[in-house]
Amino acid sequence: MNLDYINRGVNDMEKTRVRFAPSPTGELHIGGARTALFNWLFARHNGGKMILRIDDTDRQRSSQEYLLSIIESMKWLGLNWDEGPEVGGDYGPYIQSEYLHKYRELAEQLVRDGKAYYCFCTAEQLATEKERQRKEGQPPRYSGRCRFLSEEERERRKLSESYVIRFIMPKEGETVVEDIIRGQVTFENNIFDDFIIIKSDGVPTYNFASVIDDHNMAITHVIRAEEHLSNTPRQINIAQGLGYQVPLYAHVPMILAPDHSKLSKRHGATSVQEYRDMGILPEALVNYLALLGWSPGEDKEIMDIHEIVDLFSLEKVSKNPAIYDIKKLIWLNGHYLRTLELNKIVERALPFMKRKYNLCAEIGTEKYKEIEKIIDLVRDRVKTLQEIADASSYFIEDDLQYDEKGIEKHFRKDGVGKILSEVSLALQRVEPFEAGRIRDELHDLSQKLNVSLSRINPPTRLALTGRTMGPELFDIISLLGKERVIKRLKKAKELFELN
RNA sequence: GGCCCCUUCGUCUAAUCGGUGAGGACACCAGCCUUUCAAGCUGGCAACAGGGGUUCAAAUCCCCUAGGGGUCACCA
Repeated sequence: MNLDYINRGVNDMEKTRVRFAPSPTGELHIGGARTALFNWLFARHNGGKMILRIDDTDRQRSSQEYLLSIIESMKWLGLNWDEGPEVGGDYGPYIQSEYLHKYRELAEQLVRDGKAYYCFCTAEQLATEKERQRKEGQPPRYSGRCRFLSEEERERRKLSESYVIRFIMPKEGETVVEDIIRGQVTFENNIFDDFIIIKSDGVPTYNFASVIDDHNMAITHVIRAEEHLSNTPRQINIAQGLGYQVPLYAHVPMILAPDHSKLSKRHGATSVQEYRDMGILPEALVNYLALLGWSPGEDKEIMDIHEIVDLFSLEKVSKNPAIYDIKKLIWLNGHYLRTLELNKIVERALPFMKRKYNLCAEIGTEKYKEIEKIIDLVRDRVKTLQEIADASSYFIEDDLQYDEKGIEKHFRKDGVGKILSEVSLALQRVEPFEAGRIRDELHDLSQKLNVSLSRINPPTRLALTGRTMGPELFDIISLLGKERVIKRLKKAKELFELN
């Protein structure tokens, strides 16, 4: 039998190698993304390797679409991998389903070594057995019935019946998990039953495939969610049964929904894609995720990815589950929206602008420059890329939606029409049409008319944008351009019969 | 139910070997700034789950209780 893949990579055993091993049965969700991030941070901090492996042994639920979507999310977050799909590597295959016979051979080796056995029990038999145990107040565990079948019976039934392969767990002693975050966690072996390592369709279960691949890929640290802690003793016993060195573990706390339950669809956006689509920046999401269950130990919250890599350590990961609070993410997003380089924001906001305003795919230099100015103006007061697009409407479209309350407040006053006419007249004169000069002109106008700016600006803003709030009015006027400004002032007067 | 993990403001968290007015951030509230709204700045509200020990001294160490989560699948 060809088993040389077992021994590959021994030479770099001392090097840090971690893996993120998603199952392509859904999009990359927040919890998975954080696990991926912690793996990535650990690898980068230690100058080790980050491996992406696809655990697709659930043949029914796995799909190519999800695989692609997960890969896209990882890239979007900036979590690159040194080995895995698309980039290859010397420890492949990185997609479990591509090498199923490997697991089978190993399982059969365990059977020959007397460490595993064929089990012919049907689903019905197991169900009734469990039911009985439940009634008797016993923990539901497989009885081990098929373990001692005679070789003759076993071989005979293999021909006609479907079967699984079960691993023989020790029934005495204890198994200790060495966990970097939690210390030593001890399990009594008598609580385990002989669990399935090869399903009846010949595909390995997670507990089996994962151990083999971790070993073959020379993984040094298994960093994953806490839900896997209880399964770790099984995996350790498999590893020992196969003669593998057991890796170090780090079980990171779960991320919970605000109601303390497991994060699910009904709690709103849970996948990385959804956050991207609502206009969250990867910088913000990465920063936020890093803070969920980890802190650098000083009063530092806003960190770019390089700082986080620098400061990250598993020892500082907290033990308790974190509740996901979108408000803080939104706040961080707002921060990055107004502090990141403008061109970066424009690049990210452009798809949202295009979608909202049906702009053509190719945008000319001039148009680009204009959009850049718009974004620079509105980005200070919004929190997502989508809101950038929403806040830009009156620069892009001439049809305005006038705010109802604003109309009551600013238009239904005597003399508004006259003020707007004066504003129009005053602005005609301004040349060049830039914010500073516009401000001076309107200040002069307020002197001349002997009314405060708070009588002039609000109706002007409403007439030009349809809104009562937004960026600095003088910037808006300048960017809108003289022609459009005068047109809109006129239109508002006519539309609302202002005088 | 068995087993495992966890428990500091509403939320994320900090607090070197036990000695702190228990710190920061989000959210919330108020003030300042201001042509609006944000942003920014200043201030405020707000926590050691409960009970026993150990100790001169406990958020920190030990035990118990309670609560939350995970796991016990031919899902990962």
